[in-house]
Amino acid sequence: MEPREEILDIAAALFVDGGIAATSTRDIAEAVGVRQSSLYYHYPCGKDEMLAELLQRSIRPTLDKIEKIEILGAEADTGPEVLLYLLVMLDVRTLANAPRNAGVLTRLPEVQCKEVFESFGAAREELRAAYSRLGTQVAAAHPEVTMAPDSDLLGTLLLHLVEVVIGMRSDGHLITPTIEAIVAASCLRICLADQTSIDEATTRAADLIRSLE
Amino acid sequence: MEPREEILDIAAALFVDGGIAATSTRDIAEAVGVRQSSLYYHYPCGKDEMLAELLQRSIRPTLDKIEKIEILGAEADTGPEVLLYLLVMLDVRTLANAPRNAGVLTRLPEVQCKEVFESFGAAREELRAAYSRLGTQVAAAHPEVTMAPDSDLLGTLLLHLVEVVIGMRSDGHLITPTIEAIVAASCLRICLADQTSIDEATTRAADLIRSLE
DNA sequence: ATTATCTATAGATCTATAGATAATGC
DNA sequence: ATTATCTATAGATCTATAGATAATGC
Repeated sequence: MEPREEILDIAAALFVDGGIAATSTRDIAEAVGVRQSSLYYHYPCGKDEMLAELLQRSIRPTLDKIEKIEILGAEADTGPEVLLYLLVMLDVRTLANAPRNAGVLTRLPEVQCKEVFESFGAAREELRAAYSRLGTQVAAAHPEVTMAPDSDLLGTLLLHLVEVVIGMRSDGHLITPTIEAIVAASCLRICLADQTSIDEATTRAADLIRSLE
Repeated sequence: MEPREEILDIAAALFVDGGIAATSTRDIAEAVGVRQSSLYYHYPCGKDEMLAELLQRSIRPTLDKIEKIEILGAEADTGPEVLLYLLVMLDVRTLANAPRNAGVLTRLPEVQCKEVFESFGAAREELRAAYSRLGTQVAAAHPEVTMAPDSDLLGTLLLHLVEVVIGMRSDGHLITPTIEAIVAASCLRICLADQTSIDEATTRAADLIRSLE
């Protein structure tokens, strides 16, 4: 691994299980096996720069897939249930495979308040909007109950429901296909989808996912 | 408010939106309007002591209610669906009403790794066990699909699903009765409960909740 | 000449303690 | 006498920069 990459990986590990502010540049350097000051050669802005990079990596893959999914959606025979199911699956997998469970970082207070990370905030907002759009479409197809009373409750709820896997990884659980399916189905249920359309979406999504990865 | 209490409240606010290690004792003291060293009169062990107190308060109310719920369960006519629904409702409400959204603290890396907080870890474990017990009972009553393949996946999943409300509060959402109901119903659905039993549990729980609060 | 490290360090914190001070309650 | 604050500070960090050194590539 190149040094810049190795530093990032070790920083991720330390940030995730000790916290960002609690991890000093010296801690990182020692774990890498290098002097504290040497980190600044690779990351002139120190920890913030490492963190910004980690945050981007934790969300970019999912953002990229939103486009592909909405292209799929333009094809007439793909209902919103399938699209939402796909997005959830991909997001869960990205979080499940993120090295060192870096998704933990996105939820830390330091990230939410520092303006340095506003570009990450914008990316997250984009993801939330996608969940909101798809979720609303699914709910519209099942209008037997009224939904989405609030401004953008549905998008936020879906976003956080998917992020349950971050916490589960922290607790030592592997994110299995079973969990993936439970989370995805729960997302559809929150959008009031009935069992039939969930079953359909499950099988359709399993077919389509290969074309997206 | 007594000074010890005011310090705790302000510490909670600062910890939650800046992070624990990133908040210095001086930050807290300034916000309280007192000298940095004066904090040690009320909290001889400093930040860790404040944090320990905050963590206990965030989970104790729910733990206390577990007992009451299981007493209710001993009465023959209360099915596991109702009990689980009640536990989720109470837990959601506790998190929703925690001052300063202190539930955020429970998910911070500093808490997970420091051995100072093992008593909190034990409390959380107890809560997880209760979710596991009730969830498994619900799933057993609906055996059309096999469930709980893993060691204790179900308990962990339910725990994290409820904690979705912590993240939603962080995003600025009020936790409305609607959200409460969505979360509770989702928990039952994860345990494979069918719509009929969910509807039943919803109304029964609404009746019973007053006797528990 | 460029790349990647190192040593050394200034300057800015931050925590926790010692001991003074003042107010309150007996 | 107890309670609650204060001033002052030691000692331990922690970040980020300046400048030396050595190795590599032309």
